[in-house]
Amino acid sequence: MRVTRAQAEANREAVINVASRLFREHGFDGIGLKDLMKGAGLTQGGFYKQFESKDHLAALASRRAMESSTGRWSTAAASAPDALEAIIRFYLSKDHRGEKGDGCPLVALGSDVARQSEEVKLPFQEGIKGHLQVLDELMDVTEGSEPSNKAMAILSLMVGAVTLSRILDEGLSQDVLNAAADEVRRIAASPAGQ
Amino acid sequence: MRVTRAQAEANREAVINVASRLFREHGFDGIGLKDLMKGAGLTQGGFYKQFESKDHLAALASRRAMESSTGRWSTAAASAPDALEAIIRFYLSKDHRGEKGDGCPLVALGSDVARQSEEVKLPFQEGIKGHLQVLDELMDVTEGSEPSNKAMAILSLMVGAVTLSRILDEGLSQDVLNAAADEVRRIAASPAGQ
DNA sequence: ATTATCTATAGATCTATAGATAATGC
DNA sequence: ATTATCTATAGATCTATAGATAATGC
Repeated sequence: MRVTRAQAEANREAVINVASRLFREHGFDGIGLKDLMKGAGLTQGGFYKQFESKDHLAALASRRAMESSTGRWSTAAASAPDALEAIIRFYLSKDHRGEKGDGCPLVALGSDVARQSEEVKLPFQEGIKGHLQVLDELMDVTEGSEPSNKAMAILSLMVGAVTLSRILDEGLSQDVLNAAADEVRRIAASPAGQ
Repeated sequence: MRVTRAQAEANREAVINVASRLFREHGFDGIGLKDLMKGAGLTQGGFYKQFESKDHLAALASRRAMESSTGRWSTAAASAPDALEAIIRFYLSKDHRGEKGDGCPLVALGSDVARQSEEVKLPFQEGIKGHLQVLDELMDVTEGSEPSNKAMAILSLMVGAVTLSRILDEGLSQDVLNAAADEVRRIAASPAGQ
């Protein structure tokens, strides 16, 4: 039954990865320890030898999800001549609307986070700052006080639009994503400063 | 034990009102039937004589919350010379950030809704359309195809901003609300059409 | 007689813990 | 000898149902 130290560490990582997906799909209250462990091929009993509580796993999984999301923004920004356009293209897409488990944690869990412990809130707070920083870098903001107002408005708009698009059905859902994309471009292109 | 028909109807309404508040405060999965009934001064056992399931109550409570929210937008719009400014003032405020149980259901439950039944999704879909209509009326949109892109962008931006502001702490939280308010004004003031 | 609400409970599930088991690590 | 994971279980809670109770409504 016992496995190597390396395998045990790999199992722990697997649970965090599974949790980062399943929490996004079902919400923090919508999935139990049994299914979280089963997702990594383990049983429930081993949980508390690896994690101090469900809340603590939620914090670890949230950090991983937010860091992965920030990374996706950086990668997209670096991969194309027009960085903002690259982010718009994947974030405000029908695909992203559909991929709850692998999509932006702010959309999947945004309203849940306000009800969570400080330990879970923290990785979201840091992740938001990370997303804002990516936006400010690609917009060459030299306002002095970052994050810039533009970055905060763009992130709010994008998160809100995908959230609404997941509630709405087909037609209007796509309209909201398109309207948001146009408006993000307009905000980025508007004269800098206030 | 039995009460008058009028009282029974009043009790039913009270449960829906309590649920519309408690679901927003704790999420659909974060509050049980016992506490929902207790909030109206009743016990758990009577629940299924009044409602067919927890999901059905969630749908009724969501409808009530969304209609109340749309009503608040209409009232604010009608109460001041500058309708949009009146909506911005209460929606993107510190007060609204704090009042989860009585605030906008799209912020309190937005990311939960995507995981709910069609029955619960429906009142949110209709409520979103109601909010968009209030925005279009105050902007005098004559685009032909409503909801307008402007209205969809403004609603996304406002919902996203309050959602982020509830995750962030004091300083940045207020910055996001202010940045969103400025950008909403700019969107509304920008040349009509595409 | 009907019925709104109550107490009580079934059966499932949830988080967390205890102790057994079987393999690793020294 | 240590320990990663397992089976088993405690105790709480959840949704839903059954049947009793006491008041209304005819």
